[in-house]
Amino acid sequence: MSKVRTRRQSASAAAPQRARLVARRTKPGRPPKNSADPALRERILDVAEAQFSRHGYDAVSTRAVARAVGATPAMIHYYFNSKRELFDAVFARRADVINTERMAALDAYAARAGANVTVEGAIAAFLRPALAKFAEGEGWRNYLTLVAQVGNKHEWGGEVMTRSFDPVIQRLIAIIRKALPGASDVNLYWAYHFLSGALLLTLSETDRIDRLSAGLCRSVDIPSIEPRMVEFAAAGFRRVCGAAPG
Amino acid sequence: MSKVRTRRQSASAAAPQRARLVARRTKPGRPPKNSADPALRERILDVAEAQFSRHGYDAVSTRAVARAVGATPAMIHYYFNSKRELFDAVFARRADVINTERMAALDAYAARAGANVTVEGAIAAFLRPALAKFAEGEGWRNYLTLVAQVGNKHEWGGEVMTRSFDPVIQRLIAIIRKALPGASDVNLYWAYHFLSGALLLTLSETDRIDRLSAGLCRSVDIPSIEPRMVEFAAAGFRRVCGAAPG
DNA sequence: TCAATAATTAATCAGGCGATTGATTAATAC
DNA sequence: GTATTAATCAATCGCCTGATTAATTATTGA
Repeated sequence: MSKVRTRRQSASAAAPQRARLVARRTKPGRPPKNSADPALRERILDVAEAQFSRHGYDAVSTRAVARAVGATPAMIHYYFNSKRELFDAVFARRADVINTERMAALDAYAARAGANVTVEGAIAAFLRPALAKFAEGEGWRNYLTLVAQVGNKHEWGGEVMTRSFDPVIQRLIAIIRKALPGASDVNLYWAYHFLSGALLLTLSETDRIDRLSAGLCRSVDIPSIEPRMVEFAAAGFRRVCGAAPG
Repeated sequence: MSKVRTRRQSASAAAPQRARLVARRTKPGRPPKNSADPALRERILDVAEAQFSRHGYDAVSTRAVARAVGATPAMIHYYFNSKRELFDAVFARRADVINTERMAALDAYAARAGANVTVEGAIAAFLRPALAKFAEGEGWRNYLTLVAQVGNKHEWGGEVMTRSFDPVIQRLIAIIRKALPGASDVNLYWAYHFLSGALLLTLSETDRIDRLSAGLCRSVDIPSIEPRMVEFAAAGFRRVCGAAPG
């Protein structure tokens, strides 16, 4: 990691302007090895992930991330080069993990079920890794909330999602296609689209359903959600794709 | 509309700084009546709606809105008081229209169907106004995209949605409850949540499905979407709410 | 030992932001 | 005809933003 760049130096330099309000931790220079704080890079990713997921990309400033992590803005420029690259790093960090897991779950299901694949089984295999991670802890919950937010965003949201998740989705559809012979691709894609919307809204953690149901349903209650989402989507797939109901 | 506020005046005033790059339209002062541009207020709402829906609240500056509309930032302060109030005005402008229409459609359906209400009928009545408006033209499309974006947003997104749309949703659920006697509220609310996610993603106009399906499905193709979404959701409701399939 | 390199801070740059004021001009009300 | 009110612009305030540099310090490797 080295930076070379040449440019002018202002040379004005008047007014040293000290008077620091909140105690900065160290003096300039590389910190001694036992001054704690290993893996600052990772901590930056953690708080960026949390802030992006809570407030959205545009509402988060790199300075706010730096402040929350107890570092200077320059450290973010040092490890990542720009705000956008910081975001991409956040997004990429967990993408491989979950993609690998999902693909493995789908493959395992397809192998296990053989010719007896069902829509329910395929959808469950597709959803379980994501929902399990969501339930697992704060880091993954923040990440998936972020994914959900990006999924509904214009600009570069679409590309990012496509690049990251399309292969797994195509695998899911291929398996469902075997369970619903005769289903047209158009119908399969639309049905997946609806499932995707249901999943994204569920992961997005607005307290929408909590309010709507006056507390009867809780948006973080994965054990309640998973079987219902599987059944809802499977029934929808069957109907839209023209299979006999039941 | 009057403004009273007292504060200091800087009195520095040096450097008049002219040299305007893009020709400003008029001199200061109220424009003469036939100088075109009636209803500037409405035009501000239009471009704010378009920009908010395309880039999201945080990525849009009031200055950018002013620029696009050919006015000064002060005009936005004049008609609306702050960025947030501008947003609220955008959101509120069409909310009543669509809410009234949706509620009327649900009432009409309930009256028409009497004791023979079906899940399909209720969902169709709920969806049709929104999807029809979406297909109708750019203004409504922008608005509904904005709604979808807000629906997946944290911060104040949840409240805004709740305040605007809960009554209609409760009416929908009440009708479906009649079509599915014995369904528990928990199941009804979760099923609605999934339907809501499918709708929001569809309205959000990311070109997600277009890419995924390699152009086979088009996200703006309402005539294709409507019957499929109705069937998908109705089948899901039946299944989750424990009715016999079919 | 000493040069290279890694990790940090302070300071700054140029520009954008939301908001507000005061002056200015036309329309309207009395 | 004059006072009030409506609608506009130019100018600015104070603050925040992303990005970058130079200096500084510790570690590492030859």
